[in-house]
Amino acid sequence: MAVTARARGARSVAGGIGHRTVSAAVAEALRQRILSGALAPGFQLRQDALAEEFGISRIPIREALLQLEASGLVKIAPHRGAVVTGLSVEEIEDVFQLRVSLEPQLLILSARHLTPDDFSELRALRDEYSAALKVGTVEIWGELNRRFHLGLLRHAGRPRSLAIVAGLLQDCDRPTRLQLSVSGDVARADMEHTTILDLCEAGEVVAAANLLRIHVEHAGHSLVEIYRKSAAAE
Amino acid sequence: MAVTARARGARSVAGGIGHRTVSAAVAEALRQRILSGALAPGFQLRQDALAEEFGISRIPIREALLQLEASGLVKIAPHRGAVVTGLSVEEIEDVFQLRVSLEPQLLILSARHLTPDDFSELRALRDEYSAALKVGTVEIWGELNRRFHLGLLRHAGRPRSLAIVAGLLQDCDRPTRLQLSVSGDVARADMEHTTILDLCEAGEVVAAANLLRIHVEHAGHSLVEIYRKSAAAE
DNA sequence: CAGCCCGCAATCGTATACAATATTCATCAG
DNA sequence: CTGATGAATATTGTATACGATTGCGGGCTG
Repeated sequence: MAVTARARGARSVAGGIGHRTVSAAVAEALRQRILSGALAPGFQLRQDALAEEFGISRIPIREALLQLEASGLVKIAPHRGAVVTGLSVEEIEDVFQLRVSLEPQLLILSARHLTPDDFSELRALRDEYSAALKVGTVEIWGELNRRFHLGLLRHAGRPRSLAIVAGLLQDCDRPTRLQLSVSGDVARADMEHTTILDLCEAGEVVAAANLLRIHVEHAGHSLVEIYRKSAAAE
Repeated sequence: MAVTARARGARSVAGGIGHRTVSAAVAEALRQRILSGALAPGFQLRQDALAEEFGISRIPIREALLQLEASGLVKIAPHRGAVVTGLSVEEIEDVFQLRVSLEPQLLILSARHLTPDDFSELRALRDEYSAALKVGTVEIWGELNRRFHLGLLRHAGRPRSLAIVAGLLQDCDRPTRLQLSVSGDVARADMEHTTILDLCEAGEVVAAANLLRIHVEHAGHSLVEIYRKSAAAE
């Protein structure tokens, strides 16, 4: 029985090629569940249950949870297990403030080094993004947005800053999904992405950075507004 | 034999009270070794060796290594083990640029909320810092510097920013140790700390933030200079 | 002699088993 | 009826054992 369970689990978990260990595969699976909202903040992740579900032992589960804690997606309390984290309003404000502080600065460093290949890739991302919005498939929105913003800043030559921004974007992801499905700012964000691209391609680096700042500021304010309202409604 | 080994290890590792699990204790022990320079960048951490040394099994070692990877102190390659990381010159520049971008801004938010208790604590830290420099005990310098800077920014009300700055300060730690033992900027840093404190206490928030920016900028430039020289000497 | 292949040793990754800790719920004193 | 107390249970943490992957060195082939 244990054997069959393992075989099934190994196939179902490691089936997605590209993972060199089971724990990495589990981490990725859980990450997607959390980012997609399938696992809501506050949810308790029990090691036994996850192990049985994936058909593996608890060891790789534990290591996956540690990786997720590193990403800030779960919080682990000793002897009490892992809980899916959520961001408070203050933390969301902080995250967007950080993005406002960092992203425009990085764009100025990066914009001039964007190649034609980069631009075509970014335009493709924006198109995919637009299409996803029309169809209403919000699931992949965060991923596309993240890749777009990171793509813009790719050549800033500041690896640590980029890693931090990547983390910030990931943390924006879940709350922003809420914003997009509620507010009408979707089209605006799309247009702003396009304009930023155009400005970069035209060499208007400072203008692009300014618009990026406004873009992030607006997203932050709008999101905080929604959070405040939904909190007041409860 | 296994029992005696475990008893010895359990005492030697968990002896430092305040750790709820063995893996956390190991993580802390390894962190100190890395930050103190006892484990140089590039050093391979073998799980078996560490397990035997601490007198425990490999499982908590693995989990400790994962925690360290989250802090950026080691890099884990699947099936190839963990290696102590070092910062390239570009990364060091990036880290200091980030500190320049973030710390003054946070100080402006935090300075007005510093209480008399905070000031006395910060002064105590500065005194301890000065004393450590005179005696030449460089080991604890990084820790004191980190606590001083974080103490200044404590009341900024931006938890995520503070966590990031804490990480940046930790990553500065090892390289800065080098700077302090080489250059003569020790006294300057000490004086700047004092002046920043005075300005904050006098309510000269903007001036304090400016000095903090200069303080960090200078430390960064000086450190990069030293790195460039030592790299050229090789 | 150079380059490739295979087998071996070292090391890591995972499963299973046991120990330690936290939580729950029944019990009881106040 | 409320709050505290303690055993039972559930869950996590760690040890041991086994399987898988990587890297290396000897031997073979061209």
